[in-house]
Amino acid sequence: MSLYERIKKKIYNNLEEAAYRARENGKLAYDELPAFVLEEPRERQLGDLATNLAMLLTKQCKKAPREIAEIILENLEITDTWITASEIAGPGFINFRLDSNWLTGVIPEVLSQEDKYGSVNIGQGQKLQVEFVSANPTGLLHMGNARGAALGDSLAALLSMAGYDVSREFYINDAGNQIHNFALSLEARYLQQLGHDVPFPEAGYHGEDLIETVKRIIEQDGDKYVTLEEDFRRESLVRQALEEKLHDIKTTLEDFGVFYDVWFSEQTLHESGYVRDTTNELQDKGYIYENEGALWFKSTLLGDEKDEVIIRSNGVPTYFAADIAYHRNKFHRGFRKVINIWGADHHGHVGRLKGAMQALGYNPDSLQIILMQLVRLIQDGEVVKMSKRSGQYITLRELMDEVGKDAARFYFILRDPDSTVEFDLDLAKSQSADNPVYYVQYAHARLCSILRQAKEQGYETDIEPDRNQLALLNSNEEKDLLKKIADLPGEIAISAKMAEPHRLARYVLDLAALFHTFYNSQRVLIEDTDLRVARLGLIKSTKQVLANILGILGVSAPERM
RNA sequence: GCGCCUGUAGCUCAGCUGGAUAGAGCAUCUGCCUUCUAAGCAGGUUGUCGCACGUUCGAGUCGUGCCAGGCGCGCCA
Repeated sequence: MSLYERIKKKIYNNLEEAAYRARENGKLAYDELPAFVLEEPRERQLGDLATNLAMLLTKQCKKAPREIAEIILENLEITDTWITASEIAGPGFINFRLDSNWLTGVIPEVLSQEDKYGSVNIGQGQKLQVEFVSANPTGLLHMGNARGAALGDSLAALLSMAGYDVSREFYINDAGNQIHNFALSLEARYLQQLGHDVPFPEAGYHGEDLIETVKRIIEQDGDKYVTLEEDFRRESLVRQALEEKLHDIKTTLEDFGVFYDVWFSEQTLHESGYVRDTTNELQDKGYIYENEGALWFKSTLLGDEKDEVIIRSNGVPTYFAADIAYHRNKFHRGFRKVINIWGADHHGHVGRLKGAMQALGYNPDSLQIILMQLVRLIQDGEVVKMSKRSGQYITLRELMDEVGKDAARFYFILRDPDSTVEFDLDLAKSQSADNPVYYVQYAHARLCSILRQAKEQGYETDIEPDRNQLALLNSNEEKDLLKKIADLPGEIAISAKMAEPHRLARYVLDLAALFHTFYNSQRVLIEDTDLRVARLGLIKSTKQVLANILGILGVSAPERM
């Protein structure tokens, strides 16, 4: 637990005790102590910490909030809390002022924990999986995938910082109908390239990249598939195309800073009989019935609106069947918690899949599905319908080429997954210099520059400031910076708990702003040795925290800009 | 028609289990570089938090009903 959390917890506990004591001595009458908060007030002038405890007790105690606050203060023990003053303010807040050195202890913590600073252990080493992107290997990665990649990767990093044993996984949809369509599309392109006049399938994939793919196949193997039997021809083309597409997806994601632990093939679930086994288990448990030659899953038994076909009347399992098997497999592999990042267009599927997990005996809450609203592409002021089938989309590769990895990742991670993002590539290009990511990176580069200059000027930068030196950090700018730094473990905890990495993007922006303010008001490289040592400690801590968070967000922390 | 998401400053968006005077960036206006990076800082301007009721000490936050936009409601994935 960090220093900041320890102090807060101590005061929190003392407040609880004060309330209990007041009940014992008859000053307050209530049944249950409400869940109150102890947090920093909005305005610095109000104090260092504030609680709403008194206001929450009004109903039960039938007293005015300020009167209750009075009673609590009378019963509050303040030794070892750093509290130097308390006052009742506004509608009934209790504000505390703390000894001005209460925060400086965070500096030695950051300097000793280095890249571990900010870690919390709410995960307790539990195995957790984040599955994200899982784009169909029938085309290139687009903007929606970019958002999913930025979100999923940062979430995974955040959760490992919060003490989970995290695995990143990509589910390869290399089976089913779409692969059949993919095969037909490839076949048509292949034959067309070789001069045959064949129609392009209605439901085919129109992307230009497919033509490139068959061109490469022709370069290598010529026209040898033309005379092959249809099935063999399609299979050969698909096998090569899939390999190429997957390789492309993998390297594109790696360039985007995303590395997976596991690439999981849907096909293997069919081949191993796992899909069939899973279906049988559902059948044994009474969740399957037959209608019009197909097998249906009784989702309605588990609160869903309609039942769902799991095995078609032609005997072929649906995507849903494979998905159930896949998620059953995840739990078999020992993951205690499984998080999926899906596009909002799949939300109808959430209830059914959770229902299926429940039917199989798993806790449906162990499967968390984060729905991310779609990215809408704007061109010439118009919304463009993006789809792999139409071939109309901006690729992740183009995005990186145009605006850069850091700006692109920050752009997405700054936003709540629930918000619909409009993306205008031309606008993004023209505004890429205004991207807030540079504001943060600039802060990091500035910090590095100070440390460089310190060395050039012959100052020792590795000495750790002692308690007396740290006590010199008492300006508002320094204290604000210290508070923000001290806040990090709590910020990690709540972001992880809520699975919302975008909070950290906000945090790091705030931290950069506080540093820039400090930078413009006070100098680090000064004659006064004690103050200089203390400030060097402060800026080394700031730099460490910036780097830690940027690392989670997958954004680089440059030494110079 | 039903379900889910969204509606906050001119634009893009934050706002934790309800809390004090609703915030940030961009844009715009005014100052600040002979001192550690001006990709910066300080300050000004900008709001019926979609609308209306309700719940309570207190609502951007919770409830209900409307309005607007997005997505979904296949033996597609």
